[in-house]
Amino acid sequence: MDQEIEDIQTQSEVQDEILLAALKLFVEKGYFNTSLIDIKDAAGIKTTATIYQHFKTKQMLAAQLHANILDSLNVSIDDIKRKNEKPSEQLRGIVDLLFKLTDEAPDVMQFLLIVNVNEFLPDAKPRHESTPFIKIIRIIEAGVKAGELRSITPQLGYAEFFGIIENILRLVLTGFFDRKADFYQSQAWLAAWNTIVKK
Amino acid sequence: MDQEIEDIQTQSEVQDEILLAALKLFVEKGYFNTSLIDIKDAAGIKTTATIYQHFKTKQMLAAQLHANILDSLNVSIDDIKRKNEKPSEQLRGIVDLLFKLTDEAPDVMQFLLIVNVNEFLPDAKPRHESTPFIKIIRIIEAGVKAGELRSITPQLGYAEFFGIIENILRLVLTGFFDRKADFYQSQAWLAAWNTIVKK
DNA sequence: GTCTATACGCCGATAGAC
DNA sequence: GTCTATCGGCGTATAGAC
Repeated sequence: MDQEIEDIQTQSEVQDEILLAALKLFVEKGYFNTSLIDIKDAAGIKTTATIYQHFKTKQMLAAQLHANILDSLNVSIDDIKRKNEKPSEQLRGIVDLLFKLTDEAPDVMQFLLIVNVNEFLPDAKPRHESTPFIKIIRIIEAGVKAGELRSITPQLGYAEFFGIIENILRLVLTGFFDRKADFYQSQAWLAAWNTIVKK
Repeated sequence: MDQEIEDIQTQSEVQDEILLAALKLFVEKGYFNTSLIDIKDAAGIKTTATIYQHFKTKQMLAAQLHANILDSLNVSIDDIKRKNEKPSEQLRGIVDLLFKLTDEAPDVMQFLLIVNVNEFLPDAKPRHESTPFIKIIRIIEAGVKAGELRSITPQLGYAEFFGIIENILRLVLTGFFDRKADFYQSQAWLAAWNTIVKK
């Protein structure tokens, strides 16, 4: 926790501006269509050299951004797990979070659901080996053991449940659905929940 | 139809080799990590200049590849529609096709499900405005009208049904699932079908 | 029509003045 | 520590020889 506070403190305002600008541009135009000049302009700093005072390379910048987003998601999931005992409630909490993020921080969700991270961060773990992902699989596993969910492999349970959730959010983010994510949440939950609930 | 035959005839062997090599590399490393040198090597031709005899630019090459894949999918869907009358049977046929493609032409499916086409083809229609996509929505719409499917908007039906199907295929393609797509097909169909069937 | 050689621009990265 | 100026390299694209 001390470490966490320190990380936050050592991240200067400028650094945050750069990361925020990069996030916006990466989801908008893609990593390779975004030059350091673009990031410099969007971040409101004067030269690209400033970026190099905070990040060793463009790739390291992206890696930092990626890590921040996964960490933040990870913290939120831990929080949800702490506040809810039953796996069904934990899943509900995660779905709530994802829908809220889609409306309130669409760039973050687009980075998570649409951007192909391994294309510019070849050393990044594949999505399904990331900590948040593994935690979700564990929750489903616990739900099966506790008898709340029907007897399937947690992997398949994930595929079915989050297949629906993530696809709906993706369609909101890409503008196929014209309402806010919030509008679809209850229907999405119902459909997703029905694929895994023990009846 | 005459036009179609002519298109096929005017596509030389070399051109096909180039397109095939490009497809492989684009899904493997991404469009921007693939140079014309890479394509030249993979296609077994001698110089990059040869590529320019067949395509005006690298981007046009990618556009042609994209169009070919969508066209081919489109033809297959028309075929399925012709051979099956009921919307449920048509959906079944499309699911069969997608699972078969995942095992037999994973590059094509990866291009369809994972590659972010608009990043290098900014003028390409968004996924949900493409012909195959629209046809699928229409099938679901027809299923609702015919009373086979429960009363939902075709858009939401698509999101739920193909959310499951596509997510499972994506997880097969990325190696999260260790078996061939075929292994998961019946469970996938069942789960997806249950989200939209009228009970 | 085929290939060599090269032009040209863009971008990531850095050296070095202040 | 802040910015200017620039380097080096890569990759697309083309000119022109054969």
